[in-house]
Amino acid sequence: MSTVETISSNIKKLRELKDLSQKEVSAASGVPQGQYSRIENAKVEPSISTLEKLAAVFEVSLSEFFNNGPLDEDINLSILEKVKMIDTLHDDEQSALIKMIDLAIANKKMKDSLKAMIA
Amino acid sequence: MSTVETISSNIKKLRELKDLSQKEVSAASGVPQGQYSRIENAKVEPSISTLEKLAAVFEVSLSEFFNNGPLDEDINLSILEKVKMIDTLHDDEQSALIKMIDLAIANKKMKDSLKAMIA
DNA sequence: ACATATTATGCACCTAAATATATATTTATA
DNA sequence: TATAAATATATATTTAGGTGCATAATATGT
Repeated sequence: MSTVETISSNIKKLRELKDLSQKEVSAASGVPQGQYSRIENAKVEPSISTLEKLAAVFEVSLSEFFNNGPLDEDINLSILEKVKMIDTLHDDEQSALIKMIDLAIANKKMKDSLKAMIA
Repeated sequence: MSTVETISSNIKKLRELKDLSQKEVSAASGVPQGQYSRIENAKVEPSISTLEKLAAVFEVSLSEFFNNGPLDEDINLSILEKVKMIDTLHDDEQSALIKMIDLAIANKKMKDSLKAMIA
């Protein structure tokens, strides 16, 4: 599922959820009905500003349009997200992880300085 | 903070997190350096396809670019610095650590969902 | 079946992003 | 400070979304 398809799918779902016609969405958002139809059918790659208008009508945040599934998988978590998740862990689990990270880092630093001394 | 400003801010943070130059991001993504600079400075409203190329380089989902809430700013900075250091580790140490992190996260999610089922 | 509402599509025009290229400007470093 | 690296800006051209308008094509209801 491409990104434009994901967007179109989410937008269509939101419109049906609110039980609105394309014409109504058009009137409320300012996006012409024809253009809105093209967006729902993934015929175009909508601009950010257009998506903003629609997000306002559907009362959701922009990022809602890009989510494909109900919940994301851990495999694709970014480093930032991982850090956020680590923050939610209990103290004992968290400190255990941090100790391991510190250990690995300290280990690398030692190796690096050894290399530097040799060179 | 406008949407383009949010995007530019997030993208800049991600690039610095990965310690990449604009030229490197450009080479890896195919987005010309000049255009990338305009995006980081919110001089343009980037297209979805451009954002996709950058998301691939930064290894994040598209929606990461739109998040501007307190969630992203509440990141524990010390942990963030540590996780950034993971990137400098050798592959074997790195993957071992990441596996442990993912495991801890998965473990917590399981606990949380169990709690939710009980309640 | 008919009339109507809804949605999809076609077309001309406008605008802005994307690109290629070059260059200016700022920042880092020997 | 001089030099190089990194970042910002300039111009011209290409490409594609947005708009307005009209009109098919397709539901929906009486």
